[in-house]
Amino acid sequence: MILPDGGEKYLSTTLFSGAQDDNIEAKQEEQLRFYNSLTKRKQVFRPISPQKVTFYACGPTAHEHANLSHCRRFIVADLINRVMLSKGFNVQFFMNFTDLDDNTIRGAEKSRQPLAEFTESYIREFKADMDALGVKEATGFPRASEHVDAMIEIAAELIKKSYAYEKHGSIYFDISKFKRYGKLSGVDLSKIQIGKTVDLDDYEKDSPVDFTLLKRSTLAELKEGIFYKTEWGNVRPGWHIECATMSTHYLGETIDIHTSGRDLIFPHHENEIAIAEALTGKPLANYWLHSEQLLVEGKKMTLENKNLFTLKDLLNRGYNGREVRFLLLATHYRKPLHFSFKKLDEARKNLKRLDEFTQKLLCLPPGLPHPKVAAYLTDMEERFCGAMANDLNMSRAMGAIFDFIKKVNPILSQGQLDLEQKKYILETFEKINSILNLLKLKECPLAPEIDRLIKDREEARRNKDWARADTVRDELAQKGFEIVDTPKGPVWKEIEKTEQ
RNA sequence: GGCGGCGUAGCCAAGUGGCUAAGGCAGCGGUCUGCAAAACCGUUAUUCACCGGUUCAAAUCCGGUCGCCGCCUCCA
Repeated sequence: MILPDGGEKYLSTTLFSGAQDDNIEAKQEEQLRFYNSLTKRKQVFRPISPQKVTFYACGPTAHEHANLSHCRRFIVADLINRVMLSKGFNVQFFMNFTDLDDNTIRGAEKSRQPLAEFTESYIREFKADMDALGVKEATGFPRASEHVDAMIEIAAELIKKSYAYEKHGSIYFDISKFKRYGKLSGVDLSKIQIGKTVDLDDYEKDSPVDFTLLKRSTLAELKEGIFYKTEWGNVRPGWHIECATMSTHYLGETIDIHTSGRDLIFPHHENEIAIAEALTGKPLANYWLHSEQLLVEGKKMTLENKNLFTLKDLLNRGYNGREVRFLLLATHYRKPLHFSFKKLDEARKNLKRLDEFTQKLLCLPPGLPHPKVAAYLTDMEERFCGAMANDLNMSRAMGAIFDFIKKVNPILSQGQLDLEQKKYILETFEKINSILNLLKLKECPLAPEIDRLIKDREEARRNKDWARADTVRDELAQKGFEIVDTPKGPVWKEIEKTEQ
């Protein structure tokens, strides 16, 4: 396909322009900007190395099915990943599985399964859920249980540097030694209400604000073989050291982007920072991106509030992953998202409008060119890319698409697009969809009987049954469809009705 | 008590100093249709929780008030 202007116009938008060339620095407002929770402002994104981005997301704990709060986090991580990829970065994206902690151990105990078997089934289910949501696979999915040696080494190192201490067979991080504590969350340890959400009697820490690195294995855990031999006795790791260990193990001492939900800022991320930075003296991550909470009727979605929905619940109710993806993506990631079924129904209607458009476009027989359509397309692409680059402003980006659809719908109904224009639009939509993964852009869906006839003919051709193939072709012609064979397979077009 | 967020049309949701306050859903009107449905088009906020201030200019900045929500050391 030859583009009349070489196609630059359609390929030059910054979002799709590939890794930046330092000589051709894009204008400030066109650069990728993220709101960094660490600095509490929007910043131009500059990775440590120009071509590569290291990206870590706190993964799920393998003891329950993914609920919508989890789904939002992972869809936002997917969005970040896809935007980076569309920018041409080589993205090293790791997401952990927490398969060794209080919850998984308790869960396995309850279901009377060996821990590994128990977590394996949830990990499998989680991957199926992510698949349903159209989430791209990460570069790697490290499991906590497979990195315990490294965690023990880190704990030992922290003790050596006197950031940690042993007490009754458990290892605790001494927060008083880490002066920068609280820089991410803004908590002032002298003013918080200690013991508000945790039963301090379970611990033997020197100070209630200290947190566990390695926990002495209980009798039950010992019986189950859930323990690791160390110089301090039999232990198993705590949650915070797991993430800190895995992220730095795969991505280096300082990673470009660390993402997760806002509710994990304190204490989890704060503690991860304390561990990693006490160890290396370097920042754990340069950019921290946090997605806001998902609420149901104004309340956090929890079991206790009896308002918890898993993805599977919604799928069982007849919604599909694509509809849930739309819903979770359509609200800006830093705004609280109020979930409701009404909203899910609206997501379905929105998608229907998009599908209606792309289907019409795909099935449109080429006609005369329309003078304005290229301008509409460029405008949409610029608005979409600009919105994405500006801290992933999805609402704005969606607005650009719907605007375009509104403008082009009348043109489509008049058949005023030529082959080139149709192709440009589809190419742009393909690029946009590499980020959204919401559009249906496969070939024109045909009536099932026509589709079946085309397949019949292909079958006959494969068997060199030319007589049968020709009969089917005639049959298709009678129904108004002409078949043109190409190296890539048959292409159909509607036979124009002769003038009366 | 400490830290943080939110409040824009009937609903959802962009916009964060100056062009007509995006877009979607619902509603209403229309095109199409034998009638309908679907689809498509048009229309829907003199005003941005409230009060006061700064400014030539505020939904946007500042101060205060009200309402809602989240986190406060292993629920993730």
